[in-house]
Formats: sequence, C-alpha cells, structure tokens
Amino acid sequence: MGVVKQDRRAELLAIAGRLFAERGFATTTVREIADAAGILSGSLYHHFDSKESIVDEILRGFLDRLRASYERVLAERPEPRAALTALVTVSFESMDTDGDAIAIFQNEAAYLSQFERFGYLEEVTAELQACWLGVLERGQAAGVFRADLRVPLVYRFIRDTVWVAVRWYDPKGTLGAEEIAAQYLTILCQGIVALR
Amino acid sequence: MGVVKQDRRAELLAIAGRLFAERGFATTTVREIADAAGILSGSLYHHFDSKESIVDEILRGFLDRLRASYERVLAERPEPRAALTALVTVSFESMDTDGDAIAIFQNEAAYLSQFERFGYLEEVTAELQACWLGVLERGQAAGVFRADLRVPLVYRFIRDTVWVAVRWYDPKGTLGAEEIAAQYLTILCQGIVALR
DNA sequence: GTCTATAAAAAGATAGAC
DNA sequence: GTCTATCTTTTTATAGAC
Repeated sequence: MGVVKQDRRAELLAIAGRLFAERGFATTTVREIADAAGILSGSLYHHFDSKESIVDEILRGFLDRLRASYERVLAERPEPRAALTALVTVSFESMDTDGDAIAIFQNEAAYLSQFERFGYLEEVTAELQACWLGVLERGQAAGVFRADLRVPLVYRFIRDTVWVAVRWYDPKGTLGAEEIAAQYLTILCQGIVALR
Repeated sequence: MGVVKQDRRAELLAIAGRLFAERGFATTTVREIADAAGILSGSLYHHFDSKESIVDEILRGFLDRLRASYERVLAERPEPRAALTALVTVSFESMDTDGDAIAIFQNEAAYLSQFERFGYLEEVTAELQACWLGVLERGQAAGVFRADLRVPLVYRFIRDTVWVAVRWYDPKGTLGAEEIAAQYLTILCQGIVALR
C-alpha cells in the first residue's frame, strides 16, 4: 500500500514534470496536470499541497541525484582532465533519467529562486559550480588546461553548452548521451579548427 | 507629434521587454507593465491590442535587426573562419542593444511558436540557422574546420553557448562583448587543452 | 483516491469620461 | 493619453460526499 501510494505519487510527479518542462511552470495549469493524469483538478490536492509543492519535489529529487553524481566523480577522478570528461559525461547521462527536471531547472530556477521556498536552488547551484571551478582551476594549475583562459568564463561556457542541450537532446534519438558528450569534449578540448 | 507617439510606444516596449526578459512572458502581468510605466493597466490598451501584441512587436524588431546583421556579415566575409568570427562577434554585440529581446526569444520562443500568430519565429530561426550551417559546411569543405565533427552538432554547440550567455552577460560589466566573443572563439577554435 | 461543487483571487480586456 | 469602473474568464484551492 505504501508502495502503491508512492507509485501514484511518482506517476503524478512525472506527468507534471513533463508538462512543466514542455510548457513552462507558469503556463501549465493544475487542470492540465489533472487532465493528463485522468483525474479532476481538485483530486490533485489530495496528493500535493499546491502547484509549487509539485515542482519543488521534482527539483529536489533531481538536484540530490546530480549532487551525488558529481561528488562521486570528484572522489573517483583526481586528475583534472579525467574529472572534466566524467563531469560532462555524467551531466549528459542525467538527461536520460532527469530530462524534464533539468529543463525545469534551466528554465524556471531564476524565477523560482526569488521565493524563499526555493532559496535552496541558489545554494545547490553554487555547490555544483564549485565542482566545475575546482576541476578547471586544478587543471590550469597543473598545466593541463590553457592558462590564458579565464576559468569563470570557461565554466559558464561549459555549463551553458552542456545543460542547454536538454532543449534538443532526445534520449530515444540515434545519438546517445555518451556519443554527444564525446563530441562535446572533443570540441571543448581540441577546438573546431583543423590541421594541427 | 508622430515622433512623440513613437517615443512613448518605444518606451513602453522597452519597459515591457525588460519585465518579460526578467520574469518571463507568462508571469508578467499587464498590471505590472502598466505599474512600471506609471500608468494604469487599462491605459496600455490605448497603445497595444493585447499582451501578445507587445511581445510580438519586441521580437519582430529584434529578429529583423539580427537577420540584417547576419546577411551583412555573410556578404562581407567570404572566408569561413572570418565569417564565423564575425557571426559570433555580431551576436555578442547584439546583447548590448537587444539583450531583453534575446532573453525573451531564448526563453519563450518554444512556447510562443505553438500559436499561429508566432509561426514566423520558426521561419526566422531556420533562416538564422542556415547562415551558421553554411559557414560551417563551407569551412569544413575548405579544410579549415575539422572534418570529424558533425556540423549540426557544432552548430547547436555554438548557438547554445553564444545565446545562453545572455543570462549572465552584463552590457555594463567589465567584460565587453568583443572580449567575451574573443575568448569564446579561442575556446571554440583552439580548445581548452594546453601545450600543443 | 476521486468526484461534485464552489469559493476566492487574479488576470486580460473593454467602454466611456476627462 | 490616461483614468474610472467594470466585465469576463481563468486559475488556484477548499469542503465534504462517495
């Protein structure tokens, strides 16, 4: 019974997450979520306090998983270049399981984080950023990465490029997360110019 | 008088654009726009038909200017490498004048383009995409760009990286559009790995 | 766990006076 | 060009029956 309840809850979260990701949090109505779940809007409030509670639960779940992934990567890969590769790959792979949550995070975090309730979004963002900055700085110090590039700029470059891919990346498409990650890393590390 | 009317119109468009960019189209209310302009919500309808008309006018203006910029670049730079540099630079520079419109376009195009009225968004997107793809393909054919990279992927890589920068780029900050464009082009062309 | 019914607030838009 | 006043619709949320 507890399991069934959990399943239903997870199901509703997935349905809402898909809609939030596709149409945006503000433009998705409680009625649309209920419709997609085959129930009436009032019934949703048996499961969740409010529309905000739904997106809150989606984001917390995703961010917890991502944080754990990043920490595992940093623990397992001391070398900057290997860590960078693993961070990029892990990020792309998370699109397979958390695509909707990533899209929501990318599109709505700026708006949501202005409310107290979502203050944790900025904290987690800072934590994740610290992972990337650490790798880039250690790599630059070790002479693995070019010294003439500004680390914060490189970080934003990578972050933007990786996460915005959620807009077009299709988990069921021909290009898998690993392949895309590999091509991205090639561009990122070697550049697009030929003949060297 | 015609000039004054135009000025007021432009002023209101700027105010609305700023709000749409910061808080999103759906979450910005007509009342908020009016408040920011120092008038009442009903008065806005003397200038515009609807909230949609406002964002429509903002986007059309920006896209017309951007299209013109791209065409000028392609006409003036036959060489792929020079054209790529110019496209990136022109794009970053447009953030100085059209930052709000760019943010709106990035954040709302997917949502808005589902309505007939905004069907032109997809057309223009395709036109702009064709500019980049053409440069990359000619560059690859000429041996200027690496042959082992998939052009569509490289295009999305560049597009995402350039435009998402609008989220953090500050026209009044210490880093100017040209400097950022230069660093981006260095990463893009040479990669971040040291010692070659 | 879902439905019926409905409350309460918010938002886009309009008509006419000034 | 803006204000007063108001309409209409949409949306979030609640209370209690089944």
